[in-house]
Amino acid sequence: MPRTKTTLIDPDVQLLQALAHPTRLAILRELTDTNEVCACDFTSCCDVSQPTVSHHLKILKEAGVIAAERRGTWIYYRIVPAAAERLRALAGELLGAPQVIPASALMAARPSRDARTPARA
Amino acid sequence: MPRTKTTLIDPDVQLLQALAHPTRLAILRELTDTNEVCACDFTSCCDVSQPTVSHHLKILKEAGVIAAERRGTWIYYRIVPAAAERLRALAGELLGAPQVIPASALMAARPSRDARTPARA
DNA sequence: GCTTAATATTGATGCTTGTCAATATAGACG
DNA sequence: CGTCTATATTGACAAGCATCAATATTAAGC
Repeated sequence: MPRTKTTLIDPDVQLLQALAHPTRLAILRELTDTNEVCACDFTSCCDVSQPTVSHHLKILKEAGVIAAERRGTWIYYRIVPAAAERLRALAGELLGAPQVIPASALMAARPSRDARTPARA
Repeated sequence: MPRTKTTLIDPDVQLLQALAHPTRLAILRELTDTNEVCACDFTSCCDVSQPTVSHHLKILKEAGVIAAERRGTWIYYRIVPAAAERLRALAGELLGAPQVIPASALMAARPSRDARTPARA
């Protein structure tokens, strides 16, 4: 499967992908510090050109991580608080599995799933 | 900057990138449900070939998200609990910015950063 | 040691992404 | 309305990534 456009459909993947880039992480860290940042300021902090900053801001905005507000000539960006909750929820859902291991899983010493399909001939 | 290999150096980015893929997310969800899964089981759940599963498992392992344990012929994977903490910490650090907005930032109606460098001629 | 089964690695290929230069759009202000 | 400044969009290109087929490795069991 050539991995169509599923990526853009799953909002969890979209959120994670939006965060999974050094420049965008730098943008977010800048926003964390300053709470509100004019778009023109990211060019200096991130060492990329203006169109690139604009591109990354768009990705973050489309993923619901940041929000934009125009004030005069400038556009200010800030972090959307709900994004933090989504990330925390993901951490809980995915990685916060209960630490109790059912004994059956340990004793089996064999895949406990089904009739052990040969996986692939 | 051609985005050298910074990606692989920043562990935060590495963690996020490891999670930011539909197949790998599916693998993790499977692990969340079953707690421990034999590698051969992912082929059926994720609709990709065996080498691809192996590849994704490697990425997750290198990012510290999962751990492998060999038991006889099979290799079992489980989630590393610390990964959840790292993700939660990231959520707090990045997106859990204090909600109080300093009045100065609102009144300025101009970037409050420095002498408003022209950003780029 | 040979065979069999599970997992990993290699190599090749197409898709996606990040980047910038050039250009377009939008608002401010005279 | 025309000019100036900030931001967005387009287009092109390079680099990275996901995928699979083929092959290698590793362990089990005879």
